[in-house]
Amino acid sequence: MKLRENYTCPLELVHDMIRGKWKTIIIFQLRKGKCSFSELHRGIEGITQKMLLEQLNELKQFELVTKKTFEGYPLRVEYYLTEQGEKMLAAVKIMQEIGIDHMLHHGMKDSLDRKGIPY
Amino acid sequence: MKLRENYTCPLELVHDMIRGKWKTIIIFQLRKGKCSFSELHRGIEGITQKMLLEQLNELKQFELVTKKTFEGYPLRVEYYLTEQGEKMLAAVKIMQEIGIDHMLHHGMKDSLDRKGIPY
DNA sequence: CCGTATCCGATCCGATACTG
DNA sequence: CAGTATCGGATCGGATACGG
Repeated sequence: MKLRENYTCPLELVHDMIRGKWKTIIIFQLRKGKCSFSELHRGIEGITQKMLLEQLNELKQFELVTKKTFEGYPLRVEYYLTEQGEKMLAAVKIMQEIGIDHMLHHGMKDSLDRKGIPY
Repeated sequence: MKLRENYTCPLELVHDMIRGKWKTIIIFQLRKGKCSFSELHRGIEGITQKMLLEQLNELKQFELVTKKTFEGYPLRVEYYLTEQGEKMLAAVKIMQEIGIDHMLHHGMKDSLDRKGIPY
């Protein structure tokens, strides 16, 4: 993702902030606070290391996520939401509800149960 | 966009619902109620007919938007948000705010002024 | 544990021209 | 006014392998 310095439409900017398959999922995963890289990797089913890192870096560019790096071995980092990230989380939570509603009304209840997602 | 019938993650489903550059903008444009195709086309700067129609059809597939067609000439249609669409609008409004905040803090205030977007 | 690099098919989306 | 069809460059995202 190329970072632009000019946008004429707020929603076009936000589209760039959260574009791609994984960004909202990552934001949602960070809802309970800081996570290490591998916690995120384990927590998000199906994501590859490459995609996770790439998307985290883009989220950092747009200041939705920050990273704290700790010295020493083994290497350790913490990713967490910024203030704007928390605001985005509010939108993401609504999306999560919409997704659950849609699944409930279209015969995907089992998928929710299998993953233990409450509704 | 290929409509899938199985999702394991609600946010992946919602990502498909609103993916692409234009969908959130279209939803926001419908916030005040029904619009004809050409009203939308005029209201959304830079969108082509092809993209507008394509994105509207995808929004219909996911039941965020419905269409009412009127008989006679000239042809007339009305697009408007469904109940789920209104819920998505709540998320989109938060995104709009986030976008405005970001623009204000990154030297894009003029763009907002030029388009008459309040903040 | 954390991050990087490359390859490649699939998809996005703008331009353009055309139909009812 | 509303909708359709096609083409082609840009981007997305998965697989895979490598480096600090």
